[in-house]
Amino acid sequence: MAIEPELVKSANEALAIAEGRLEPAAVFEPATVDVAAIRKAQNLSQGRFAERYGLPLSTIRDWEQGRRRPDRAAHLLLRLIEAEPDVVARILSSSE
Amino acid sequence: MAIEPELVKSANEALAIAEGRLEPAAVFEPATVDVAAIRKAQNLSQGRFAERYGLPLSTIRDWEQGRRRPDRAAHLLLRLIEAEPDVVARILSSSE
DNA sequence: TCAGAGTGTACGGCAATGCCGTATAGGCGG
DNA sequence: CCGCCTATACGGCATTGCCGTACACTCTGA
Repeated sequence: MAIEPELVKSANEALAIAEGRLEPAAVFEPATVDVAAIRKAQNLSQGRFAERYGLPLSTIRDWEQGRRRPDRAAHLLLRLIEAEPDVVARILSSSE
Repeated sequence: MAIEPELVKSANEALAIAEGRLEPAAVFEPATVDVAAIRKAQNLSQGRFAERYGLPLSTIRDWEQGRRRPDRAAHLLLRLIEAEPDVVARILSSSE
Protein backbone atom coordinates (compact mmCIF):
# COMPACT_ATOMS: atom_id res chain seq x y z
CA MET A 1 0.00 0.00 0.00
CA ALA A 2 1.39 3.35 -1.00
CA ILE A 3 1.88 6.19 1.43
CA GLU A 4 -0.80 8.82 1.13
CA PRO A 5 0.64 12.29 1.74
CA GLU A 6 -2.81 13.65 2.54
CA LEU A 7 -3.39 11.08 5.21
CA VAL A 8 -0.01 11.66 6.71
CA LYS A 9 -0.75 15.34 6.85
CA SER A 10 -4.11 14.75 8.49
CA ALA A 11 -2.61 12.39 11.01
CA ASN A 12 -0.01 14.93 11.99
CA GLU A 13 -2.73 17.50 12.31
CA ALA A 14 -4.75 15.23 14.55
CA LEU A 15 -1.69 14.66 16.69
CA ALA A 16 -1.05 18.36 16.94
CA ILE A 17 -4.62 18.93 18.03
CA ALA A 18 -4.47 16.12 20.55
CA GLU A 19 -1.35 17.59 22.04
CA GLY A 20 -2.90 21.00 22.22
CA ARG A 21 -0.47 22.48 19.72
CA LEU A 22 -3.28 23.27 17.34
CA GLU A 23 -6.89 24.38 17.52
CA PRO A 24 -9.34 21.93 16.01
CA ALA A 25 -10.84 23.30 12.82
CA ALA A 26 -14.53 23.96 12.63
CA VAL A 27 -16.08 20.57 12.32
CA PHE A 28 -19.27 19.80 10.52
CA GLU A 29 -21.36 18.62 13.37
CA PRO A 30 -23.42 15.60 12.36
CA ALA A 31 -26.22 17.75 13.62
CA THR A 32 -28.61 15.05 14.53
CA VAL A 33 -32.11 16.05 15.32
CA ASP A 34 -34.72 13.73 16.65
CA VAL A 35 -37.67 14.98 14.71
CA ALA A 36 -39.93 12.24 16.00
CA ALA A 37 -39.14 13.22 19.57
CA ILE A 38 -39.87 16.86 18.94
CA ARG A 39 -43.12 15.92 17.29
CA LYS A 40 -44.19 13.47 19.94
CA ALA A 41 -43.45 15.99 22.65
CA GLN A 42 -46.32 17.91 21.13
CA ASN A 43 -48.53 14.87 20.79
CA LEU A 44 -48.93 15.21 17.08
CA SER A 45 -49.07 12.59 14.38
CA GLN A 46 -46.72 13.02 11.44
CA GLY A 47 -49.61 14.31 9.40
CA ARG A 48 -50.79 16.86 11.91
CA PHE A 49 -47.27 17.99 12.62
CA ALA A 50 -46.63 18.59 8.96
CA GLU A 51 -49.89 20.41 8.56
CA ARG A 52 -49.33 22.52 11.64
CA TYR A 53 -46.02 23.82 10.45
CA GLY A 54 -46.74 23.91 6.76
CA LEU A 55 -44.21 21.29 5.88
CA PRO A 56 -44.71 18.44 3.43
CA LEU A 57 -45.58 15.19 5.14
CA SER A 58 -43.16 13.34 2.92
CA THR A 59 -40.33 15.51 4.11
CA ILE A 60 -41.16 14.88 7.74
CA ARG A 61 -41.17 11.19 6.98
CA ASP A 62 -37.79 11.34 5.28
CA TRP A 63 -36.36 13.07 8.30
CA GLU A 64 -37.83 10.68 10.82
CA GLN A 65 -36.86 7.62 8.87
CA GLY A 66 -33.32 8.86 8.51
CA ARG A 67 -33.47 8.77 4.77
CA ARG A 68 -32.69 12.46 4.53
CA ARG A 69 -31.14 14.85 6.97
CA PRO A 70 -32.63 18.28 7.43
CA ASP A 71 -30.39 20.99 6.06
CA ARG A 72 -29.24 23.88 8.20
CA ALA A 73 -32.32 26.02 7.79
CA ALA A 74 -34.58 23.07 8.53
CA HIS A 75 -32.40 22.16 11.44
CA LEU A 76 -32.69 25.57 12.99
CA LEU A 77 -36.40 25.60 12.34
CA LEU A 78 -36.82 22.30 14.11
CA ARG A 79 -35.04 23.64 17.13
CA LEU A 80 -37.35 26.60 17.11
CA ILE A 81 -40.35 24.34 16.86
CA GLU A 82 -39.00 22.40 19.75
CA ALA A 83 -38.35 25.38 21.96
CA GLU A 84 -41.10 27.75 20.90
CA PRO A 85 -43.83 25.79 19.17
CA ASP A 86 -46.50 28.40 19.66
CA VAL A 87 -44.39 31.26 18.37
CA VAL A 88 -43.64 29.30 15.23
CA ALA A 89 -47.25 28.30 14.76
CA ARG A 90 -48.39 31.86 15.24
CA ILE A 91 -46.00 33.30 12.69
CA LEU A 92 -46.95 30.63 10.24
CA SER A 93 -50.67 31.19 10.57
CA SER A 94 -50.37 34.93 10.25
CA SER A 95 -50.58 35.65 6.57
CA GLU A 96 -51.12 32.27 5.02
CA MET B 1 -49.77 23.27 -34.45
CA ALA B 2 -51.16 20.08 -33.04
CA ILE B 3 -53.88 20.00 -30.45
CA GLU B 4 -52.56 19.23 -27.00
CA PRO B 5 -55.03 17.09 -25.05
CA GLU B 6 -53.47 18.14 -21.76
CA LEU B 7 -53.92 21.79 -22.52
CA VAL B 8 -57.48 21.26 -23.60
CA LYS B 9 -58.17 19.47 -20.37
CA SER B 10 -56.58 22.25 -18.34
CA ALA B 11 -58.51 24.87 -20.20
CA ASN B 12 -61.77 23.12 -19.51
CA GLU B 13 -60.80 22.85 -15.90
CA ALA B 14 -60.05 26.53 -15.72
CA LEU B 15 -63.41 27.27 -17.28
CA ALA B 16 -65.17 25.04 -14.78
CA ILE B 17 -63.46 26.81 -11.94
CA ALA B 18 -64.27 30.21 -13.36
CA GLU B 19 -67.91 29.25 -13.63
CA GLY B 20 -67.93 27.95 -10.11
CA ARG B 21 -68.58 24.41 -11.16
CA LEU B 22 -65.31 23.29 -9.66
CA GLU B 23 -63.16 24.12 -6.67
CA PRO B 24 -59.71 25.37 -7.52
CA ALA B 25 -57.06 22.85 -6.57
CA ALA B 26 -54.44 23.72 -4.00
CA VAL B 27 -51.99 25.93 -5.79
CA PHE B 28 -48.30 26.04 -5.13
CA GLU B 29 -47.84 29.56 -4.02
CA PRO B 30 -44.75 31.07 -5.63
CA ALA B 31 -43.84 31.92 -2.09
CA THR B 32 -41.51 34.74 -2.79
CA VAL B 33 -39.44 36.04 0.07
CA ASP B 34 -37.33 39.10 -0.06
CA VAL B 35 -34.37 37.88 1.89
CA ALA B 36 -32.38 41.03 1.25
CA ALA B 37 -35.19 43.13 2.69
CA ILE B 38 -35.42 41.02 5.81
CA ARG B 39 -31.69 41.22 6.22
CA LYS B 40 -31.45 44.94 5.61
CA ALA B 41 -34.24 45.58 8.06
CA GLN B 42 -31.78 44.34 10.62
CA ASN B 43 -28.88 46.30 9.24
CA LEU B 44 -26.73 43.29 8.59
CA SER B 45 -24.40 42.48 5.75
CA GLN B 46 -24.87 39.15 4.02
CA GLY B 47 -21.94 37.81 5.92
CA ARG B 48 -23.12 38.90 9.32
CA PHE B 49 -26.64 37.78 8.65
CA ALA B 50 -25.43 34.33 7.69
CA GLU B 51 -23.22 34.15 10.72
CA ARG B 52 -25.91 35.38 13.06
CA TYR B 53 -28.35 32.70 12.04
CA GLY B 54 -25.91 29.94 11.41
CA LEU B 55 -26.62 29.75 7.73
CA PRO B 56 -24.04 29.37 4.96
CA LEU B 57 -23.20 32.65 3.31
CA SER B 58 -23.36 31.02 -0.08
CA THR B 59 -26.91 29.97 0.55
CA ILE B 60 -27.94 33.48 1.54
CA ARG B 61 -26.36 34.72 -1.64
CA ASP B 62 -28.20 32.20 -3.76
CA TRP B 63 -31.46 33.31 -2.23
CA GLU B 64 -30.84 37.01 -2.64
CA GLN B 65 -29.58 36.65 -6.16
CA GLY B 66 -32.59 34.62 -7.10
CA ARG B 67 -30.52 31.69 -8.22
CA ARG B 68 -32.20 29.40 -5.72
CA ARG B 69 -35.45 29.67 -3.87
CA PRO B 70 -35.62 28.77 -0.20
CA ASP B 71 -37.54 25.58 0.39
CA ARG B 72 -40.49 25.46 2.74
CA ALA B 73 -38.54 25.04 5.92
CA ALA B 74 -36.18 27.84 4.97
CA HIS B 75 -39.13 29.94 3.95
CA LEU B 76 -40.79 29.55 7.31
CA LEU B 77 -37.52 30.19 9.06
CA LEU B 78 -37.05 33.43 7.16
CA ARG B 79 -40.46 34.60 8.21
CA LEU B 80 -39.57 33.82 11.77
CA ILE B 81 -36.33 35.73 11.45
CA GLU B 82 -38.29 38.61 10.04
CA ALA B 83 -40.91 38.64 12.76
CA GLU B 84 -38.94 37.48 15.77
CA PRO B 85 -35.25 37.97 15.10
CA ASP B 86 -34.24 37.90 18.73
CA VAL B 87 -36.15 34.73 19.52
CA VAL B 88 -34.46 32.98 16.63
CA ALA B 89 -31.04 34.27 17.57
CA ARG B 90 -31.54 33.22 21.14
CA ILE B 91 -32.55 29.67 20.32
CA LEU B 92 -29.68 29.37 17.93
CA SER B 93 -27.09 30.55 20.40
CA SER B 94 -28.35 28.31 23.15
CA SER B 95 -26.48 25.07 22.77
CA GLU B 96 -24.17 25.71 19.92
C1' DT C 1 -66.19 -10.35 10.63
C1' DC C 2 -64.73 -7.15 7.46
C1' DA C 3 -64.27 -2.64 5.15
C1' DG C 4 -62.21 1.70 6.03
C1' DA C 5 -59.81 5.37 8.34
C1' DG C 6 -55.52 6.80 10.62
C1' DT C 7 -50.58 6.18 11.50
C1' DG C 8 -46.09 4.79 10.39
C1' DT C 9 -42.19 2.32 7.70
C1' DA C 10 -39.85 1.84 3.34
C1' DC C 11 -38.29 3.29 -0.94
C1' DG C 12 -38.09 4.68 -6.23
C1' DG C 13 -37.09 8.78 -8.65
C1' DC C 14 -36.37 13.42 -10.74
C1' DA C 15 -35.95 18.17 -10.37
C1' DA C 16 -34.10 21.46 -7.50
C1' DT C 17 -31.65 23.11 -3.83
C1' DG C 18 -27.65 23.30 -0.48
C1' DC C 19 -23.25 24.61 -0.15
C1' DC C 20 -18.47 25.08 -1.64
C1' DG C 21 -15.39 27.63 -4.53
C1' DT C 22 -13.71 31.32 -7.66
C1' DA C 23 -13.92 35.48 -10.54
C1' DT C 24 -15.28 40.30 -10.91
C1' DA C 25 -16.45 45.06 -9.40
C1' DG C 26 -17.43 49.21 -6.57
C1' DG C 27 -16.64 51.81 -2.09
C1' DC C 28 -13.53 53.23 1.72
C1' DG C 29 -9.90 54.11 4.98
C1' DG C 30 -4.72 54.33 5.35
C1' DC D 1 -2.12 52.29 -4.59
C1' DC D 2 -3.21 48.46 -1.82
C1' DG D 3 -6.04 45.92 1.21
C1' DC D 4 -10.58 45.07 3.17
C1' DC D 5 -15.49 44.67 3.02
C1' DT D 6 -19.59 43.94 0.42
C1' DA D 7 -22.16 42.25 -3.21
C1' DT D 8 -23.11 40.10 -7.95
C1' DA D 9 -22.51 36.10 -10.88
C1' DC D 10 -21.96 31.52 -11.83
C1' DG D 11 -19.71 26.53 -12.32
C1' DG D 12 -20.57 22.21 -10.28
C1' DC D 13 -21.60 18.00 -7.58
C1' DA D 14 -23.58 15.70 -3.78
C1' DT D 15 -27.64 15.74 -1.35
C1' DT D 16 -32.06 16.94 -0.25
C1' DG D 17 -37.01 18.30 -1.16
C1' DC D 18 -41.08 16.53 -2.31
C1' DC D 19 -44.27 13.58 -4.89
C1' DG D 20 -46.01 9.03 -5.36
C1' DT D 21 -46.85 4.05 -4.26
C1' DA D 22 -46.78 -0.20 -1.58
C1' DC D 23 -47.21 -2.61 3.07
C1' DA D 24 -48.23 -3.48 7.83
C1' DC D 25 -50.68 -2.59 12.04
C1' DT D 26 -54.42 -0.87 15.06
C1' DC D 27 -58.83 0.78 15.99
C1' DT D 28 -63.71 1.52 15.08
C1' DG D 29 -68.26 1.09 13.35
C1' DA D 30 -71.62 -1.58 10.38
